[in-house]
Amino acid sequence: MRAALTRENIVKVADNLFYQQGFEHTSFADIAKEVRISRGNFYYHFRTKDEILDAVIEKRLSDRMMIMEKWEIEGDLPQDRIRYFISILLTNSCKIKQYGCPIGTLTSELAKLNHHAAKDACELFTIFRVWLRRQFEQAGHKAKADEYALHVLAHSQGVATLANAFHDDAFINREVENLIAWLNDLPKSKVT
Amino acid sequence: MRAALTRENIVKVADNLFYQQGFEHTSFADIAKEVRISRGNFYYHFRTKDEILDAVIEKRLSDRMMIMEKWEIEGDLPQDRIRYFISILLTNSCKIKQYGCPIGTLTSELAKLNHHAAKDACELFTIFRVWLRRQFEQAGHKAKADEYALHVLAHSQGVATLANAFHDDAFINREVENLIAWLNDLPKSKVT
DNA sequence: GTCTATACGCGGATAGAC
DNA sequence: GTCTATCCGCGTATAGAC
Repeated sequence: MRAALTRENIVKVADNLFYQQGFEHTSFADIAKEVRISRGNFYYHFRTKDEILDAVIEKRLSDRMMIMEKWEIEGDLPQDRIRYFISILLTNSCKIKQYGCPIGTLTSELAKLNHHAAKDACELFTIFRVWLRRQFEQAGHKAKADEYALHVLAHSQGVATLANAFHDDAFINREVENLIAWLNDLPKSKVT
Repeated sequence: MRAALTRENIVKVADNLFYQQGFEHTSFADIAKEVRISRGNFYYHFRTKDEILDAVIEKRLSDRMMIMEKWEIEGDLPQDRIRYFISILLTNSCKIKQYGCPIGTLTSELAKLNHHAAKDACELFTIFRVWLRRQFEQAGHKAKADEYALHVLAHSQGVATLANAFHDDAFINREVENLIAWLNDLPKSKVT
């Protein structure tokens, strides 16, 4: 297999394992086993574990940006696009119940490890924050766009954390409805 | 020093280190160093790391129950008591910005480790859930007491996670105000 | 109860053959 | 590019002296 493909594969597997088991708890052996290459070969592609982490964060960033671009195209109104974001909680509910939010749990873990990549991981939150802010601005909430963006992010994070603890679908559905109701009830905007 | 005191000390130090560095990332050596006992002596008090974890969870449970009892005594109205809970975000904001919520981050970590104590850690959420539910019931929100309890828990968790990522005091203050405004705006109850 | 010494496995990382 | 062999340090855990 060509190097680029193997590398891509390693990052993909590492992405999943870091999500499911945590960064520190995932060993080279775990990744190598699932990619079906030897541990030695591994080092041809990545010299340190931190390099893999960097690549995983990079991949997550580009994955999320692609999703947001898709929402941008598919959603006519900014409100629709924000609803797409909120709906991740439903479409990914199965994984969230098992492993929590991939972004929130990674940033939490790296913060505790005092890892140099912690701030890169926070960038994952930032790109959503900026994107949501733009949606709220376009919906006419110029002054409060950033506040609203953070509110949506925070609420989603909280739902993910408790969903992980209690595995309660009814709770997730209810909170998604609450958040969408909050969105619909925002003071009327000047433009539509 | 008497054994009970040393043991108590170990649990106290472990509690802090598990919070600040994470459970897995904290080694026996870390704890022993801070307690100022040898690693060998350690095993007189706890035979495995999991035993320490159990003791830490036990301590956290009893600590939280004592806090809630205190709130129960100090707060005249159930709404006041709920506000005490929400105010943790402000009084502990400094630590939350650095390490997140002690309960949320522990349950997330243990879930990923597939650790047998994961469900014990979730009990930490449950005792708050039950306590908050009782407050909402006493405030006359019989039918929705549990929903409201989970909503408050979820919102607090989300704020803690984002506070940890962005270290933004203004955000914390704003979201605490939002949550208290939500509390005050709940449909009027039958009893006061 | 507290210590030192030590066993042992695992995870990260390297060297070098093919 | 992929492999095997190997090093090394750390972390958990044990044995046994004081």
